[in-house]
Amino acid sequence: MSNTVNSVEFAKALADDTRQEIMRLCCCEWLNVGEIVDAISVSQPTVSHHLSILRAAGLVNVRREGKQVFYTLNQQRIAAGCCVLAENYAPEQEIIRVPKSR
Amino acid sequence: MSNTVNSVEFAKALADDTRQEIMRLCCCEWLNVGEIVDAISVSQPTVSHHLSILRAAGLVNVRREGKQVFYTLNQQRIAAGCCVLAENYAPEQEIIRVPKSR
DNA sequence: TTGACATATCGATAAACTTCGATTAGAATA
DNA sequence: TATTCTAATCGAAGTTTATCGATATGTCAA
Repeated sequence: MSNTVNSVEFAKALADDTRQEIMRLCCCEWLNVGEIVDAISVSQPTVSHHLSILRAAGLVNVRREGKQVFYTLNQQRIAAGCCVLAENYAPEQEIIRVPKSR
Repeated sequence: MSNTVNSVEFAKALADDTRQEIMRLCCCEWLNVGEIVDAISVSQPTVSHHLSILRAAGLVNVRREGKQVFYTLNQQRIAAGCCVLAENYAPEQEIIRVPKSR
């Protein structure tokens, strides 16, 4: 993945139901692949496939622990992507954010 | 289009190079279809197709003037979409925006 | 090193998407 | 009303994508 956010690549990475479901699951915690598979209704290869897309887009952090591989969402990268979209396509809009969640 | 932003639908609408090029063109001004066609390297039916997707997602405002149909980006809707993404997938991120452009 | 377990990759299939040329529909004008 | 112009729709072709079962890879434990 490149260091800067490409707005089309960013949108493509988000443009799938299953992928956003995975993102929701590992948004605020580290989950291994098996835990993600157990939480949703698609096969393990499909989960791995989607994780690889998120990884290529730089949207997840990855950590191996023994046999298991843990993923969590890279919120900073997500925020950067949202920023780029807003800057490009809503430049005249005042504020698009929102306080920190509790 | 629904009134609330669906984050997958939003991302899908943005997940194409040609579509984002069209969005860039009519971000801050009204352009008719012919003007958009002249500005990019795809056919008129293709432009109409992409405009219909943006329209279905509520991302453009439309106005007919005689034979011509003018489009401009709905920046408010774009901003709302970015907000939803940030709220869902970067909830712990402090600020993702950025003052109004000059 | 062998076996068991977790995840990634492969290959195939089906569905979705992009694009175009041809045609249709709608609006103004002669 | 007939013609012209603009944009939308149709139908087809080609490409990309999502999904799965089967298999390979990598890691630990016996």
